[in-house]
Amino acid sequence: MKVTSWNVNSLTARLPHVLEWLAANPVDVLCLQELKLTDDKFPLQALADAGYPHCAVFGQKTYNGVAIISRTPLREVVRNIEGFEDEQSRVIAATVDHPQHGALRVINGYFVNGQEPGSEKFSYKMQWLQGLQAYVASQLQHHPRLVLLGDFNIAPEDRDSYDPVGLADTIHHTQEERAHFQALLALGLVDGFRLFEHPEKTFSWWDYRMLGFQKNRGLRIDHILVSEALRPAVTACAVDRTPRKWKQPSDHAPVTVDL
DNA sequence: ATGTCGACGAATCGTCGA
Repeated sequence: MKVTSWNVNSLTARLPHVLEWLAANPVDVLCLQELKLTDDKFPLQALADAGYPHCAVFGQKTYNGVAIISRTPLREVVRNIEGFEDEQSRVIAATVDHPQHGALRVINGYFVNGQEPGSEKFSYKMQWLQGLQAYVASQLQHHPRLVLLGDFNIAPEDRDSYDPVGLADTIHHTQEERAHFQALLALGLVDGFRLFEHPEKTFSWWDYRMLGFQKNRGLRIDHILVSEALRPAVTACAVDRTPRKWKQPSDHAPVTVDL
């Protein structure tokens, strides 16, 4: 069973890429972030035609917005973080029923960017992460087979950044953010990507500016964390750089786990 | 500081967020 996370930076702009990618990579579940559209604009028909008739959507105009797109039915959909009031559409959870693999709880998040340490947005990021942590802890109690995935906006370690020295203590790289990432792991999750060998400097995001992708000036900020119960079932987890090379790409590449 | 995008409003560019 394959589950993918992809920040598409506007589904309106990226729908052709999503459809092309799905045609070449017929994963079971695709989790999207940064839809930048309202629910009424979500392309349900195009995705159904592509073989994904089951969608849980939590949209927002201009900013944020997340969705879970599935070949098989979704149930128990929860929008945003239980117990954390938030005006922004950043989290959607659902249980995926799969005929061979059984039920899987999926929590898809577009984590707060945080802009700059010390800013108001950064303190919102910290509060949001605290709320998420409590929520995931609770979800794990009810759903031992769980994945937490999405655009975390955190580079967990120095090796997840193209310039860990020059960017030390800047956004995505701070100790506070990294401590929150570790706290999520401490709930009983493991970074799927690190279960396998990868080339050095494997990233999931590259700035549009300054030829970031061409120079591989990137960060690994898109993650798939899997619960301990699922860990033995994980056979692969990788970033697909291919669509980042297409014309008018998202600045993020999709990450897929096989379990 | 910032060379790129995408969305938005009220433009046909300036601003914001990433």
